[in-house]
Amino acid sequence: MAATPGRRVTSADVARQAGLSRATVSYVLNNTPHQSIPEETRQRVLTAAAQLGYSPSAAARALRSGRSDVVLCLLPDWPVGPEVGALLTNLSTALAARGLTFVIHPVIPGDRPVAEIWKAITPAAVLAFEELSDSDVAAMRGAGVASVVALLGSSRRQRRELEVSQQRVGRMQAEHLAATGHTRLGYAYPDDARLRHFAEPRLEGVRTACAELGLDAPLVQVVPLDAPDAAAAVRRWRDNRIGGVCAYNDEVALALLAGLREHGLAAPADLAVIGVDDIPVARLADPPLTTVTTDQNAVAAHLAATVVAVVAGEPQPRPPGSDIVTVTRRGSA
Amino acid sequence: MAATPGRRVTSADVARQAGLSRATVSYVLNNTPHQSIPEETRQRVLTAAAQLGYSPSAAARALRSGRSDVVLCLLPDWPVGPEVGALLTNLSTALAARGLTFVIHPVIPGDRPVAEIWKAITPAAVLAFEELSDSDVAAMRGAGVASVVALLGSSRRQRRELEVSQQRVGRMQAEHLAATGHTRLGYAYPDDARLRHFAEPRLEGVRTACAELGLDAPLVQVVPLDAPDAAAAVRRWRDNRIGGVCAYNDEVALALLAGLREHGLAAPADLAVIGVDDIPVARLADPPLTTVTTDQNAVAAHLAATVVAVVAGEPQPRPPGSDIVTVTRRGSA
DNA sequence: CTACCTTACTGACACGCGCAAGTTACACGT
DNA sequence: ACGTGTAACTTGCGCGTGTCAGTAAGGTAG
Repeated sequence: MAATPGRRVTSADVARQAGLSRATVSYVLNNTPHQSIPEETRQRVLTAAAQLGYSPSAAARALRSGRSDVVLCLLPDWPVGPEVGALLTNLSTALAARGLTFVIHPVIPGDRPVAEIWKAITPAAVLAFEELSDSDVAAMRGAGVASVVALLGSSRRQRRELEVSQQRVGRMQAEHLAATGHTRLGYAYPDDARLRHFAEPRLEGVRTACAELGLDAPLVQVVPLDAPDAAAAVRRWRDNRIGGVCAYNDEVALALLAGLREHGLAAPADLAVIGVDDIPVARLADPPLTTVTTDQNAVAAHLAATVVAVVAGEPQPRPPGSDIVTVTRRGSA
Repeated sequence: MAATPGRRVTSADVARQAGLSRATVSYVLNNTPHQSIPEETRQRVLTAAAQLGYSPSAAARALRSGRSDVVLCLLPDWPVGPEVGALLTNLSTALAARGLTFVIHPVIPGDRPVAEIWKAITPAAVLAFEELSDSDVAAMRGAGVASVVALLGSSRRQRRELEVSQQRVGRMQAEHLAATGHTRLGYAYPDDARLRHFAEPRLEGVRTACAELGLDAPLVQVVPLDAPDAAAAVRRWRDNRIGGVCAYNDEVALALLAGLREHGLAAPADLAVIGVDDIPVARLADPPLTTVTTDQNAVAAHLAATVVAVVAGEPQPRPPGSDIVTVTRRGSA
């Protein structure tokens, strides 16, 4: 390790040290094909680089090649649970295996516009959870960002990769409750407005499942994460002779269990409850929570494949099958 | 918006459109001081840039200036809860207010080395949760990364910004249990090895608090997130006449409540339980969970100030006071 | 009329890199 | 002896910026 005098170590330094030209150094370090380099020279370059602690400048490389190998993920300020965390982790490994660097940036509504962000990164692709405005998309195209993938959203313009699997989640919930003998269903909608993008497709899934099974449409109620409020919702459902409720997620489901408890009632006898996500505390509840899980690994793999295809300009792969969503049956439904 | 023929819009295009030189365009767009530019010319540049949808190349800018305005956060594959999520979100806004772009990269042990990551980004600073190896730090210095901030870790070499506030958390737990009349305490250590970096300082805080209060050292047990296992732990504590337990976090605390339930017992009468984090479901538990909360906003502000100071080469600010950690008293302790 | 300052610009360089094209030196075939 | 081919290199360009060092025009002082 050389004593660095403040200056950055460049490939020119390595070349000088090895007594070669900069081009040769570049060829060796990048394993450029169709170049014949004797083993001795190669070693000379490698040791020189190691000695000086050389590492190429990402900026220069990006400038020269016109595109970086960074994939930028714009993450809204959702109360992110371990499932989204797992998805992002899996996505990172999946993209890393394909030579792409995955990077996340939180997007906060009041903050500076998203434009500022990708300008400072110049990513190869952008993965947006929320939908982007048309002007943003146009600007990104102009700035050389290869492409954009939206995951959820209301418009029909952008392809929404996660939408169908979210619908599938709602569908599984309804089907499980129907299979256990319930004919009148409720839906517990989250209180947090930021979760709308997830909640809508899930509710949509429940609705279509009910329609297909010949059941009445679900009775939807907003359920805050608070025992008394949840108790009020429980009362109304029971007044309407609702036997089973699909909760937006496990937290809402746990609120319902607390609401039942306030009335001195319990799932599943008085009201069957099914959640989503299988968070760690789900199995610790009283009764243990029945819930729907998604194989985040499979989702991540598909998302990674989509990004890679989009960057390479190839057609996008088919979405994963419906078998990635499964019911974990415990005590509450 | 001009119809872009694939090519990137550069400042040269803007200059041509405005009938000026590239230098003048640069001066206008960067508000370079000590340059006299008449208002009319300035407007000419601005409208041309807007018309063409010009946005400067981050890569070129970084190459020229030698440093980017990106702060890279290396996030280990911890099961990240909403608290860490909130911390990251707050950090992002705090840094954005200071002109820095905050970006997160998940670090997975088996994956490629961290070196690959910052090479692809060239950040101005790196914020590492886990400790970095000395060779990594040296390499980063050499590559022009201004500096490094470690948050947690075992060595004494790097400053650990979060360490003290984590100790403070454990301290508050112990003090609350002592204040409610418990003299023999237990500590519920998490099962997940990845949480060690958080668990150690918290336990350390409990230990020192016990010592200062003249109590016996806490009886430490690993508690998996599973009712039967938790029940076994509960039994052992009660056999040792332990009256109150500090849980690593709310999830572990909820496991203890489930363990008590298996014995037909309940908090706080049979065993007082106090958690950490105040996750949403904490208030929904039976009994509602008493827990310790940290003001993530204040922590984020301090971290942001530290990063800014480090990038600017100024002395680091003082850590926040101990008042950022508070007890939320509910039913369980 | 000359000397000098200010205004409003422009020309040119360097940042570090990848890669196309060019240059030796030497072996081989005829 | 002469072209041809290949191994092992090197020279040089341009990616898009920010900025230093000019420079021509116009005004003002002496």
